[in-house]
Amino acid sequence: MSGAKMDGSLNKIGPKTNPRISDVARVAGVSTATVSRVLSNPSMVSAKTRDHVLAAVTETGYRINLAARNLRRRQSGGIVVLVPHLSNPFFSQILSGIARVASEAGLNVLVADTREPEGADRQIADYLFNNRADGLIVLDGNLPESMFQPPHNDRDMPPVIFACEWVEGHDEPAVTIDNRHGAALAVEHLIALGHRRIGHIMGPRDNILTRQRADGVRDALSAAGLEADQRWFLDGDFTLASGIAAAPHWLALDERPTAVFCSSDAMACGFMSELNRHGVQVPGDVSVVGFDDIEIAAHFIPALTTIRQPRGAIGEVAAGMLLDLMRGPDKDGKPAEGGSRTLPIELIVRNSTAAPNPSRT
Amino acid sequence: MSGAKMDGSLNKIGPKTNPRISDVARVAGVSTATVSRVLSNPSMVSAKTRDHVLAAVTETGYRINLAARNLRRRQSGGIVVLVPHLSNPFFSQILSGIARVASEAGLNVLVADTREPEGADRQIADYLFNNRADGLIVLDGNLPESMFQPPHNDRDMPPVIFACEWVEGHDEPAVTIDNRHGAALAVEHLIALGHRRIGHIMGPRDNILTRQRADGVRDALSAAGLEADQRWFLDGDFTLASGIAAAPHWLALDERPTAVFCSSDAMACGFMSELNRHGVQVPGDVSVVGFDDIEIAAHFIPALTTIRQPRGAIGEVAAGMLLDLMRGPDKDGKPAEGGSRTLPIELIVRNSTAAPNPSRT
DNA sequence: GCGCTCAATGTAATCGATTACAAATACCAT
DNA sequence: ATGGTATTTGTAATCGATTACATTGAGCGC
Repeated sequence: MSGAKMDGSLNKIGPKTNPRISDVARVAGVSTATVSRVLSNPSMVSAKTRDHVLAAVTETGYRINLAARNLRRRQSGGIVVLVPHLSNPFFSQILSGIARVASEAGLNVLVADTREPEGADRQIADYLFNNRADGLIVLDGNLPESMFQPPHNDRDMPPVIFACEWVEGHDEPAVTIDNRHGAALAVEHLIALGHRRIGHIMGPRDNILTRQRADGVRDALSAAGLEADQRWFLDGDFTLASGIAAAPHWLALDERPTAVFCSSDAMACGFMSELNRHGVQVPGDVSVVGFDDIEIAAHFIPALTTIRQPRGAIGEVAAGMLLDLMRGPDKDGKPAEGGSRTLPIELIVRNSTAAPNPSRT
Repeated sequence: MSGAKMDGSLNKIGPKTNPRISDVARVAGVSTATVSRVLSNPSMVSAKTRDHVLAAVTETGYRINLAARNLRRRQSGGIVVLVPHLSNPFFSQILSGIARVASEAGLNVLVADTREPEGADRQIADYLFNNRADGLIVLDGNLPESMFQPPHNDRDMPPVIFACEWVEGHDEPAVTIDNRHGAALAVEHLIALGHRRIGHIMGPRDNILTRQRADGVRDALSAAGLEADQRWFLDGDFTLASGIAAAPHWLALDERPTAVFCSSDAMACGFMSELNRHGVQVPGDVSVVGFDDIEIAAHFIPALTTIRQPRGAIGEVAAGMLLDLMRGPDKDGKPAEGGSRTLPIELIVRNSTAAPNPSRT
């Protein structure tokens, strides 16, 4: 009687605690070391034992405890992605690309919005130096330089990859596109249509992409012997709202450009939307080109001519490079590729561009 | 001389290992237990020692090792969010709301796309039962029932909150809006404008939101004594592409509705975009109402009349409820609020709706 | 059969924090 | 002074996997 009771309470009704590696080891008749090796370095174990262990794993329903592994391996098991404005649809595809390769490697992906008002800086430093991340992908080129110096003297920092944007003066590897060339492509398209007065809605003043794309605009204009009138370069910040804000400035110009190249699709949409409210037709009265090729671009009214960035690929490549860096210098001493990569872009012609209306030229 | 050298090599150039809790303890002249208490339960420690410890923390630049804490506390320090289609801009604001309250609580947020082709099911189960998450927010109501039963008998599962959508037959708490009422609001608006033939582009057939919103449409129609012609209920799946696909079906109808209520803004945009390609004017030839109020809605051409969902709030409330659940039954035995919550919605009237054109009615 | 190498496995220390329990101290009422 | 309670702090076990090192045994050349 008391024996049965003891038996029951000890073996069957035990507090349903998850199986540990030692449970698997017991079932398989091996040591915990062997189980661990089967799970993370199978080639070290003979095929026969491996099968036993695997069988024991499924029998017990064992799932590894990541906190324990991470503690022992002195890692965090995650990477963080620093995004300016999480709600910007431009980033979603990049994130999805990152997530694809990271999850393949068993890594968690943490996303932090660098423009959140709530003490963003402190929080990001937290991610950086709080053992939360084994690696970092930065999509925001306007972070303070200081953020990449550890606050306490010689603490080590996880590897960093920049993507899309980057902080100048840093030699961290980056995954980018040729922004200057992309902008030139857009403007060349407008020139080919016959436009002679071409405006440009720019990104934020202090942004690296803004400068590069504006340079591309000037390249194309001067190659065609056209003037780059400074009054036709309007301010923006990549957001839809700033495209709206640019419209009245364009409307107020003495001699309006017959075409406008916007440094982001969001601005192009905002710009066209506001022009429409004022009765200005695209492309009848003005042609508009965007940059990015976000999903809505193809379905805006009119469908937006734009420069396509391979956003999924950017994310995948960035994550892949980060993984290389995290694995550290290869066994052969090969320093794990320090280089940056530039991915190809493409001009997508849709309905927002046309030859200039002769009556208004 | 040699003393100076020893000093230097021993103290300064030591292998730059991060400080541990014991280093802080030594500097502060207390035990590790006390340091730990200052960090996670300050009220247990006298003010004087607390100050000493805090000073030692900043002096050493100590940062807690989360893997160690998580291991000891038997938690993972994160929550996962299950999203259908990460790239859908509808979700970004919800995620941002979730992230806001989660990061306040020091929790990582992991996002998984349930519609990724790559063995999504296995991966999600991994998140669920692999000690990766202390809690779960599900934004996808079409997950297989089985996903919420642990595969191995009595393993315990983290608490779950549904948001927006939910799986029927489950009694997990949910954060939702009144979809039926929202749809009714939209249709009532159209009726008030004078429309008598009103169509509806629906979400996926097996989706709970689809059914509720379709019911709302019928409510409003029958309250006005109007017919709910089944041929005017067109299929869709919430995506922009499906809105495009619905357009030819609407065009092919014998007696076209003069107004269409779309069950998502994305579909409304796609629908309008495709109508535009066919020379159909909105709202001149047909009025369109959306649902969600995503960012582009206000700036589409024409600006879209829609039902606004408080997306940030949905995320925040869901995360808050999840935190309550994770903290478990309160000390007083109060079972941590099992209830669901319904957040308010709002009709936003813009330019995509107008009175029906008399010449076509 | 001897000694050697190599492969497969086991033993036990370790990662760094948390917390049950114990010990010390202070304060108070009797 | 004595015992009792409340507060503060310390000691040491513990969370669950990984891995350096030790051990065993098989295979092989002579």
